Amino acid sequence: MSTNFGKGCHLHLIDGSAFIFRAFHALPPLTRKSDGLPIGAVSGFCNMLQRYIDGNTGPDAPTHVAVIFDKGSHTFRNDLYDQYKANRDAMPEDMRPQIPLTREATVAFNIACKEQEGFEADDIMATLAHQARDAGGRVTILSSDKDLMQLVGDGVEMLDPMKNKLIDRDGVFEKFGVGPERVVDVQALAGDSVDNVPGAPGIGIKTAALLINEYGSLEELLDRAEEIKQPKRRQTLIEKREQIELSKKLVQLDCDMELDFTLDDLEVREPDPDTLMEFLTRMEFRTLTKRLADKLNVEAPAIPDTTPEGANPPADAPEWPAIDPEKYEHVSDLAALEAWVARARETGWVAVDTETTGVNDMTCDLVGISLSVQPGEACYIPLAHKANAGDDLFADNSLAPGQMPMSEALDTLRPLLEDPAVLKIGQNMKFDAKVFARYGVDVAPIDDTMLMSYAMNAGLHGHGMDALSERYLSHTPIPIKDLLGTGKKQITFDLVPIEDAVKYAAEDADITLRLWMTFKPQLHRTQVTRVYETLERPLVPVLAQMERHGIKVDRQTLSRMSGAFAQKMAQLEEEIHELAGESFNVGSPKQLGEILFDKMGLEGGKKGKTGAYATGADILEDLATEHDLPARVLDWRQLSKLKSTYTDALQEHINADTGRVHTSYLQSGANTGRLASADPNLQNIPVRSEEGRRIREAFVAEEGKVLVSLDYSQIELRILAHMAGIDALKQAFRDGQDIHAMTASEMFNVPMEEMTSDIRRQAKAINFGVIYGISGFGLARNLRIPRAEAQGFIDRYFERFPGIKQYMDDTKAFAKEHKRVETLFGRLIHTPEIAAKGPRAGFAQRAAINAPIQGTAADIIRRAMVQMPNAIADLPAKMLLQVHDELIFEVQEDAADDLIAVAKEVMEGAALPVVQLDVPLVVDAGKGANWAEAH
DNA sequence: AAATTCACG
DNA sequence: GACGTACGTGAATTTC
Repeated sequence: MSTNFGKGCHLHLIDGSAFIFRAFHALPPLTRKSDGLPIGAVSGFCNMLQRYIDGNTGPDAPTHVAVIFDKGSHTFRNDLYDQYKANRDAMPEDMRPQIPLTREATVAFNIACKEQEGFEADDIMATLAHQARDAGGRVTILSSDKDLMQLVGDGVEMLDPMKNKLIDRDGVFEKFGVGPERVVDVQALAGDSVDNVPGAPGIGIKTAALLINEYGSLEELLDRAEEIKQPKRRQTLIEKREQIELSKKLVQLDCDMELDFTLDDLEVREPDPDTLMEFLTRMEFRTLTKRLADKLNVEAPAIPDTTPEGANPPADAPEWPAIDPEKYEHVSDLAALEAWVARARETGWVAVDTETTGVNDMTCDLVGISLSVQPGEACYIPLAHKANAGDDLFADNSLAPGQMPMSEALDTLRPLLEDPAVLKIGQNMKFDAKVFARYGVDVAPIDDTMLMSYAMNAGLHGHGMDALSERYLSHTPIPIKDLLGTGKKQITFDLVPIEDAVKYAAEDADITLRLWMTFKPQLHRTQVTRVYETLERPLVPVLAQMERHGIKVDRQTLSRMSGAFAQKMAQLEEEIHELAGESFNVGSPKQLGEILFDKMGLEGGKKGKTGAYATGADILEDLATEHDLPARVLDWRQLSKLKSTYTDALQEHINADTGRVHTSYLQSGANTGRLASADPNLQNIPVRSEEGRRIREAFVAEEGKVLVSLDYSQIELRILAHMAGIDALKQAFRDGQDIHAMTASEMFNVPMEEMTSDIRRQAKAINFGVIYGISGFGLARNLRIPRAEAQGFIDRYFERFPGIKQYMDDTKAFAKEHKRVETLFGRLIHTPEIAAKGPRAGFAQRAAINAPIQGTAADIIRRAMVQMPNAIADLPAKMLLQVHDELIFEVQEDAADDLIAVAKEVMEGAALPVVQLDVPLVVDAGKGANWAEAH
């Protein structure tokens, strides 16, 4: 066989994506026995490759062969037209992890496997087909994709591997009504709904072929469009000329790509038995392993029947080198950095970590970046470490030596960090992504080890890196305190000596990569891939955007309120001291308790281990009926709270650069799937009291804009009605009834017309109690009624709605059996305490009852948030805040109603299509110049 | 650092 | 029969 491709050579090009899709859909959802990894498509793919090899042995056998894959999702066609392939359904979750494995399979069979960034597989095939034809060889494309038919002719033909049908010039003519050279013209006119190529509206393949045959070419047709007799057709071709020409560019394959390999690299090779056997046994394909072992005359390796849970590391995880901070690389010049970028591109992923001067990602400065592409191999790129560290007396602002310019480093890293084909792995990646965004780098796509841990292990343990490293890698990372110190002498990271920083920072990247390699295969095993992929991973950029937008807060309003509160507090304090007969710290529960119970001798007892009197609001409220002092203290406390936590503290959080307040959402903060908000917490801005609600007046829209608030009405009760299957409640929600009044009517046999607000209030408390895992004691305390009476309410409630009791018992039983509960969307919430004895068991049971309800509501609003940026992309609106069942937007005033319509639709339909609730979700909306008006 | 209190859903 | 209890959060303050 000649070593140079030429006459007599026969090239086979296999459309890899088509093979994978066919394999995926043709086979039942097989999973790998040892760990549940979905493997059906890989299995089908291997069988197809094997059948292909077996069927190509005769005199017409190919001399060269390659399987061509797509790489990344962004190609030059997306630059031409951003809607290209935009209507494609997302890839099925079970399929995604199998894609890289099919590439591995191709390599294992020793068949050339090619892909190229920015191009579709079709372009590579087009280029190779042209090269091969020009060299005098023959080409067979194994695909039935009509987009490839433009390549047919002059020794290039297609073979539909499904029907085993040859597609030559006649075949193309049959399909398109024109020869291969005019296929793109027809496609440009007819468009393609699958790839979202617009084409000419109203013109299909038939008409297109007719026109092209009449005028000879698309260009001729467009130039002479005036001559067309049919008025509608003529008008379309004239008006949509640009769209048609764009469509042609989209369907035209690039036959002239620069490839980093030659045809000679595609020569047919025999598979290496060891490599192939290793792959097949790792996939645990028993039949195929045996069949190929026989064929290759080797011993079939044994495949263990099952792997004991957690006993062995996965077969594909080689022994990792120990974590050794001495071995990490200090990158200080462009060449070294470029080498790391190249390595990351080669692997297709890279763990990234940033070091900064602080923990606030909106205000800190970037100090350095660490990368890791393989366990044990990591580097740190210091960028802004100061010279003279530790000698603050003479410290100046000059940079320490051994650092490349930050702009050069960022310019070098940007293409990598923004490359859709390279996965960036981080621990709490939202932080790093926000820092990078402030330096003009949009990191994507990302994976986050913190969120992987959260998806798998919520409720079992925390998800910080130190905890994860201890637990899953048995390694204690270098404590940050060792570098920064603590307390008053604490320094910032830019003052850490670079040699110390290298060890610490690179170790973080190394650990993150190892955690990712540990967690990635476990996502499938624990059945949370969908949760991670739909509720966690895509939320990261959404939250990052919201946080970066922030909300405008008016300092003057807050400042004025602070002054008023201070005055009122001073007045109350004076009165309290007078009533007490002595001066004391009103803010001290200990001193207050002594005044109330020792000095004044009021009823009330000691509490807890500390022996201090309890002086909570509920106790003071009871005392307030008899005495003025506790009443005044209650007033004082309310003002104190509002002043210190809100009107004062919020001002501190107004960002100097943006003039806005930027909260930080904790995505893995709450075990149920809820978000938490911190620094500052914007999820607990007062609303229940009139005085408190006025603080919301300080949250304002920019000039010409308004704030819009949309909130789910009774979402948790609706979810309960669905999950517990309570027909009466479901019907009431469908009818849009007042659910608390309806509950009251059912329970107390009061007709709706005779409902009183007091009865309704009691029913409302019961409804909420149910969601929290009701107890007689708790309800009694909430309603301030005798415990026996509260228990009577609950008994009657369960009698009337036996399904609720059933749901609670079922949920408790499920939690006991599995040590966890689940939301409707498959989120896991672990409840290890459920097995505890004593009072803790009660806690755990109530938490287990509440978690699926609260968690499902959290899942639904997360789904809405993930969809929202796309849905409102065309509106002058930004999503700013989430408060558990409420989303707050800032929008150009004249577009507020459009936004409300769009956002409402997204929110009300957010459970679909995964979950079809038996009750409607209803969203209420409001708008105004500030949050108080919008709510 | 823990305990207490209180703001929200 | 007695435990002690509404579910989920974050922040400010006092106390140890």
